[in-house]
Amino acid sequence: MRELTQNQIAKLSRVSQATVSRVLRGDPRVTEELRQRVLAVIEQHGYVPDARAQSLRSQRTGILGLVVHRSPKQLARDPFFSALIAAIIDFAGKAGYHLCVDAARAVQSRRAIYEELLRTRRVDGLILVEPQTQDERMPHLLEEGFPFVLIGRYEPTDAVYSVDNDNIGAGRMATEYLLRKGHRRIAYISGPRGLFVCEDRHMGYQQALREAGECCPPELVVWGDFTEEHGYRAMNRLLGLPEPPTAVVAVDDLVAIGALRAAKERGVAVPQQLAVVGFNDSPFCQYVEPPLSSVAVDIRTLAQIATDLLIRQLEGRDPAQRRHIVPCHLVERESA
Amino acid sequence: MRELTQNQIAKLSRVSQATVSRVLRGDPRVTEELRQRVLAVIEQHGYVPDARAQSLRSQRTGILGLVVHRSPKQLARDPFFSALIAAIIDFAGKAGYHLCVDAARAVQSRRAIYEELLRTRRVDGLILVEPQTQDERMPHLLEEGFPFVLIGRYEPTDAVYSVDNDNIGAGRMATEYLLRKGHRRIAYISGPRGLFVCEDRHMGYQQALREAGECCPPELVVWGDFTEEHGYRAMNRLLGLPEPPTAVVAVDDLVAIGALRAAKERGVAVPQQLAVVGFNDSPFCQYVEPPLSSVAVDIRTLAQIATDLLIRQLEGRDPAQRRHIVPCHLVERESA
DNA sequence: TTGTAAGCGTTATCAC
DNA sequence: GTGATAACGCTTACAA
Repeated sequence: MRELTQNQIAKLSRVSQATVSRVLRGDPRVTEELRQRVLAVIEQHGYVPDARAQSLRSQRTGILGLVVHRSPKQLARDPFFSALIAAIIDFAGKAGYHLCVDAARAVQSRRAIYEELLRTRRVDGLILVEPQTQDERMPHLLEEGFPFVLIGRYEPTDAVYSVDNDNIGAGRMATEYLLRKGHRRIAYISGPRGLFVCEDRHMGYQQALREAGECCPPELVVWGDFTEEHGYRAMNRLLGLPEPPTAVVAVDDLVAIGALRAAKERGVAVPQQLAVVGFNDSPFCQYVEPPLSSVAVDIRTLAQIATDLLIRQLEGRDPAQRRHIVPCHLVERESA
Repeated sequence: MRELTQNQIAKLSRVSQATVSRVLRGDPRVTEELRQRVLAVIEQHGYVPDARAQSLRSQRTGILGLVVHRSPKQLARDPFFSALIAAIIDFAGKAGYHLCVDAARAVQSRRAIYEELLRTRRVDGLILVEPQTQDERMPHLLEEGFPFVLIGRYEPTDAVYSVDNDNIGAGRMATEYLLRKGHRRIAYISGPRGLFVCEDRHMGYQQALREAGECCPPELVVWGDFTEEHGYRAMNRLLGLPEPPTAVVAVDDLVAIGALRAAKERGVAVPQQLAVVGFNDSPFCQYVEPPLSSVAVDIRTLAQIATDLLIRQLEGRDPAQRRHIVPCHLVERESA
């Protein structure tokens, strides 16, 4: 393993180490002759500057951090996160940044990971996802003045840089669609309580029902997590009700898939006896049977804006607008 | 944003900065009294050491690198990579390492990214995936003595630390299964030529056919990429043949899904008129219609061994065995 | 046992 | 224009 430093290049080029640095940084003051001499040696030896030293000196690592709160197993099967990670890598890379991804399983390790990444200066800034209504990270990060951006929502809305789907509107959109199809008893299978995305979609769902003059019977709302298993269990419970729903809004496509499985198992025909709508328009939606209608969220744009907001902060080009909304749209397939 | 250094802690504790460092590193020589004094100040101010400075000093960043060769769009939809990334994050995290993920779209940027990550010392080591039969990275990395581990295969096999499925065996397994089901005209829809994983599965496919006394008509093998679209086109081409296959081995589940779509569109019944087997046992296999039979590869174990092999190299605990094989197994569902 | 000081490989500010 | 030189924050001989 070679150990090449500016110092060595300097000696080989018979210039000072400072000059090597200048050449590398494109300082216009070095004469063409020296520049060529240095560049030749650099080229010949394949010298590349040490990012660690640059980081220490410049106080910047060129790395963005992303922390997701899913168990490794859930993360492995969740198309939302793979799409998100892929898109962030892409946009960060185009802006010259790398991405460091960590997963925090347990709630108690969450805080630790933020400490680990930000306070240690391992990353220049953080992209946070899945904010909770009572999120202990936010006040902390805000108080310390750490650069971060939120994919999601936090209150007060303008306190943080954030980009989000209009989840209230999305919940409404799915519900109104089912109402238009003539459904009256519509269930909502949610993820965890206290997560903005779930609460917001729930709110949209309620709004749509109320405006249509329907009531929202509490037994038609089931809280859980983002797994297929939860969708399956929740659907089974709902179908076991004395008066089961004729339609269901699932907070996530995986959850919707679980609901489809429960319906299939019980011989409930979809969409004839039960209409199902999911969220995210995951790639598999078109392959399942029946193809799953879903509210598409624009993950790439979410990632793009998040990355841009963060990098602008880091580079002192503070964005004019703190809060950004990316529209959703419904993709109609055969499940509803 | 606070700017706390060991120096400040030292002053506040009325000790030398070296002592602060010793306390943090758990040096047994510091007296209990001083240790307590320093720890109190550290605690009170929430000091955390700067990873950049530590990296420079220790010559280690505590970051592993993973570079995948997929376009962002492909990466976003490929369950193999999300599972792989999730598992690596998990195992690396448990060993105290972070993971930096990059994507190299174009072939010409591949080399650049390795340079960028390794030569700049941004990461301590690299996990490589999808080795090519003529892989320009390998000789380069070997020559420079960079720490890396390969998920896949390279020749000579013992030249590099690597972990792999037995892909030749897996290709055989899928083909023999179809032969046992009575199929004689079996096609192979592959990914790119020159990728070990595709070539190896192809070899297994050929071996199985030959041993069964069948010939391998070249028109039944279609090379392409890892997309659903490729599977769709290839299947259409195969079904348009004067003598179409009655079964197909697809190099990847996504490709298999594309094949299913083509069959469905043409009114070819699966599995009655066409049997389909994929690879990876992706989560969606059980949800598609008909549920897709697939050769399951153990992604978590792949990730675990790869991470372990790499970290052992980094920490000087060189593993006894360079080459590791993880077995596959066939998951029978209804598509074949 | 504790402090002083020399780096780690850069960048940037000085003089010359 | 170029070369010393002082940081950046940390670890670790070496001194005391």
